[in-house]
Amino acid sequence: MGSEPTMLLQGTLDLLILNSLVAGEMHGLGISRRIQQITRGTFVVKPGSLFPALHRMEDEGWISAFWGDSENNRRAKFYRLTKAGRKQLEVETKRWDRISLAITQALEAS
Amino acid sequence: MGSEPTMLLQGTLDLLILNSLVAGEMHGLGISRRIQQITRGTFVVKPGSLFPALHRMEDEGWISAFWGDSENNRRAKFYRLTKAGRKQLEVETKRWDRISLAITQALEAS
DNA sequence: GAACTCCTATTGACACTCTATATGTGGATA
DNA sequence: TATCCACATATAGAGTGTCAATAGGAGTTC
Repeated sequence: MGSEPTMLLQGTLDLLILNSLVAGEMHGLGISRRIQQITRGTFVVKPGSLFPALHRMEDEGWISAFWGDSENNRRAKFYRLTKAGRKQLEVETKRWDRISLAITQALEAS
Repeated sequence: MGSEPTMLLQGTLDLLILNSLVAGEMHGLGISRRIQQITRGTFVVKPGSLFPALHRMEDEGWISAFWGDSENNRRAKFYRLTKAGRKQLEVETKRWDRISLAITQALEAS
């Protein structure tokens, strides 16, 4: 599947992407950088993971895309949270809390 | 892939199995029940997920298996943590802590 | 105009989990 | 003793998500 430092938990990528877009619209690599930053390097999302996820999420209607210019004057596709995306972020955040708690407690019970 | 209540995060199943075996040797369905119990019903591991995982982990050398009789006097395959399994549990626990912390902090930063 | 960086994108492989199904056996009940 | 249910292991087949590797266009710099 992939070697240690990069490997993500299934479903976690969406959550991180949605969450990073709360700060405002961003282009793909910007999102990638933000995730790396905000998780202090724990998660490194490479293009082969990022773009399929973005396209999938656009299909789901959680994010919308439009072309624009990046900070460096390059053409870039920007992504923005939709209303449904905000809702989804809420759903997935709750899901994460529930799962995270369950596992942590399970591990402590030893 | 699967609907909400049961769905696991990738890589989490191994961790839960290893952890449940700390309590002592157990047969397959026993492990399944214990996971459900210890996570308060958050995770329900069905046979189709459990057994492939057990076989995989046996191949990896993290658990060892032997036939015996269950509480109900039925033939059952019991699993036990190996030394390598204990080590792996430690590794995966650390991994979980790291990931869990990173995501939680990322979510809080909004 | 050559080299370099930024940015999006795709492909092919692979691992994990899920649903569904199969098989065998012990115990209970009629 | 025939039937049925619960226990227990097992596999097939499908779907999905992530990864490594790679490609290519478009500015920027020298």
